Amino acid sequence: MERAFYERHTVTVAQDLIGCLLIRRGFSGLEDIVVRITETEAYRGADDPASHAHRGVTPRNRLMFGQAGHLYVYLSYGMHYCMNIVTEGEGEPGAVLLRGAEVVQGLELVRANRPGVRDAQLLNGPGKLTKGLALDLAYNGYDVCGGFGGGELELLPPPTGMRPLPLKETGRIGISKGQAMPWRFVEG
DNA sequence: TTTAGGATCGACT
DNA sequence: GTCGATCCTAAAC
Repeated sequence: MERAFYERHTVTVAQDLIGCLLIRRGFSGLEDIVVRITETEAYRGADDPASHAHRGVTPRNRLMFGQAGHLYVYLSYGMHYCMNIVTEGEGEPGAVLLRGAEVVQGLELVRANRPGVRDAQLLNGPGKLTKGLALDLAYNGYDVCGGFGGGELELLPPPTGMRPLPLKETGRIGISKGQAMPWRFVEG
C-alpha cells in the first residue's frame, strides 16, 4: 500500500488495517509468510495519555514523529517486541500497534518460530505476532513503503470481495491511562 | 546514579 | 483467575 494510506488520522488507519495482508519475506530458500491483520490499536500524541509520544520526543519514540509508513518497534515488559506502523504527517506523532493476525501462508515457518504453541494462539497478541514473524529491534525504522514489491515487509489491501469487514471497537488493552478511548479494533 | 513501572506472555491453580 | 519473569526507558534525585 502507498504511503498516503498511512498519512492519515491514526484511528482511521487502525480501522483500515484490519483485513490487510502483511507479507514477511527474507527467509532465504523458504516461502514467504503471509498473515491477515485481525486486531489493531491506535496511539496518538499529546491528546493520548496512553501513547509513548504523549510527552514529546524521546530517543525511543522518535520514529512516531517521523514519516508515515515506517515501523516503530520497541521492547515491552523487558521481553516482548511490539510492532507499530507510523501514521500522520511528519512531525505529527501517531502509530498503529499490530496486536493480532491469522496465518494465510507459511504456517510451518510460523510454527517453527513459536514452538509448542497451538495454531490458534500463534499470532493472537502483539508479542506473539513479532515472535511468529521473527521481527525484533533490527526492524525499528523499516520503511514498509520502500520495497517496491520486493522488500522484507510489505502490506497489501484486503483481497477484493472480503469487504466490508465487521469491526468491533473497544478500549485498548494493558494501559493505565486513556482506556476510555475506543481505539482498539478487532475483526468480528 | 537510582528507581519505578510498563501498549505482555505463559505457566500454574 | 492469578502471578512471576525480566530489563529497558525516562524522570527524579
